[in-house]
Amino acid sequence: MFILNPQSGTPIYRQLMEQVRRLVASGQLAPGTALPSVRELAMEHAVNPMTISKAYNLLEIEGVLLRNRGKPMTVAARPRAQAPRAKRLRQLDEEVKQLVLAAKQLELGKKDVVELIDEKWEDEDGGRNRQRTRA
Amino acid sequence: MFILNPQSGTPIYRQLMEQVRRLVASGQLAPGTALPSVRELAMEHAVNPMTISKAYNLLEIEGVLLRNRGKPMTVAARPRAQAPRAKRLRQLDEEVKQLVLAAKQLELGKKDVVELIDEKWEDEDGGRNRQRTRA
Amino acid sequence: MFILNPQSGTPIYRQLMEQVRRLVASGQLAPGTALPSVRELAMEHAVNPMTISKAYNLLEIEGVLLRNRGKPMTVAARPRAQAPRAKRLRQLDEEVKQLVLAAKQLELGKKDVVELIDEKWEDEDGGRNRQRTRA
Amino acid sequence: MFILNPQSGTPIYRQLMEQVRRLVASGQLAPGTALPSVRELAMEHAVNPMTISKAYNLLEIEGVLLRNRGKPMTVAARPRAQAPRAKRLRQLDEEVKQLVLAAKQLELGKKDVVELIDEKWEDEDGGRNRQRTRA
DNA sequence: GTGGTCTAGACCACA
DNA sequence: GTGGTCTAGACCACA
Repeated sequence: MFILNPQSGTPIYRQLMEQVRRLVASGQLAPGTALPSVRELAMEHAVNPMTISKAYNLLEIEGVLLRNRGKPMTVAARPRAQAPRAKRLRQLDEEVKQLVLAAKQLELGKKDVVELIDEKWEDEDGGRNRQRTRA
Repeated sequence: MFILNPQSGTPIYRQLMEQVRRLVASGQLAPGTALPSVRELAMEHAVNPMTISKAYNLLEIEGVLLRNRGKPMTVAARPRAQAPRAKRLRQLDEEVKQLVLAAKQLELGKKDVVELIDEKWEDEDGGRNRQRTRA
Repeated sequence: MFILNPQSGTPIYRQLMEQVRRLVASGQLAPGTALPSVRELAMEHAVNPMTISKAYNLLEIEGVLLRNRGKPMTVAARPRAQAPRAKRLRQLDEEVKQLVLAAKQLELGKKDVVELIDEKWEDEDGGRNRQRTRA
Repeated sequence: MFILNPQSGTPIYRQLMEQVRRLVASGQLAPGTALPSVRELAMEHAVNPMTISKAYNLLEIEGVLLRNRGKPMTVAARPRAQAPRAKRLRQLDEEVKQLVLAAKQLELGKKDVVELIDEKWEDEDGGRNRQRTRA
């Protein structure tokens, strides 16, 4: 469900927060949905429970998640079905900017980038198993 | 020449290293080229000289830069004109994977992403001034 | 465990690196052994933590030490029990060369040098408390 | 006449100062003897003249050398024929201490060290051309 | 002018 | 508790 990369420069708890926010914004995590427990996630990703816990805590403070004593945390009700498209697009801005900068510095063309995206897009999990469907 | 973002999760010195590597890989920084001095870069980006110095240092250990006592550091000779396209493409992999993951989690389409790229691509400096030329 | 001399021309972080390398080469620091924490060493030698940190960092890049998030750094597994005698001898080469040069320039004899070594050898800690046992 | 190693941690000007002091202490550089010119030394060792100049200057301040307008610097008169043996021995102390520490950390024996010294001692220039005379 | 080393001290990520 | 990053600023070696 989540992809956490401890090697990446970005702190693990931030990676998790960002991904939860996105799944909530898109409605894939609907209000009321229970999240995996801290322990479960920690085990699955071989990460310290406190790291997961920190992400959940901050998301609760943000109002994205709700804490339910003795039960799993759930997605808060606030968000309507889905954040407006414009808002979700804005959440991609930073990522796109970085990618474009990287491509230009590598003297690669827009076409190269689009092809790469095309390629990754087909991957089951967002890019770990390469199983291209079409060129 | 470089774009450093202190807000980003990625440490500044790593951002700089990555960008130098890319410019060297693409041949935009040719072997023998002198890099901006530590102080110069530090001033320009309102960053501590030691932060720049750390990046340069690590790049020297990596063999990307050469130290010249009392004179500016230069790009090492090793790399031929330009790294092969395949290798440069691979350097974009991680960025693309992240972007695709983000888009999917936001339930945005490939088309949305490509449009955003299109948009950022036109920006003068890799993404700071928005001056769209065409849709 | 380590002897750091801030007066010496050699940067402190390099002195530390050299000593760690030697203890690892000799097997006195076995693979898996935890090193003293950055803060501990810094306190003990009245040195800035960043100085110690820099040495540890570079040793990690060299592959001598391993970083364990949130836990002390450890000696990497790579080296077998002990580096071969020949290799360890080669690590003394530079030191010996310098000493011989110094002795010759002072017009002292090989015998003088050997006596001095004999003398320092008996010292508990490698040369700080003079407690000669025999001539 | 001098051996300067830019790689060594020790600053070049200090290496030079130390060697001049030793040759003077031993009487190999007698009072009145002219030293090589700054330029000459700089050329020979591929080093910036200012570096040599700095060493000479500091040695003049120390009273070891004399400046002679328009003519080469010379060894000052102060020192008698040769510094007393005890004093010269003390000048080796630091070097010996370092060597003994290194040997112990490498788990090498006093005998190993003495053999190495024996070996280097035969070398013409203090250790660059290996021309052993005897084991 | 160049880069290198070090300090004192703040704050962060992770266990 | 562990190490990592960064700052502001001093001083050094070398060109």
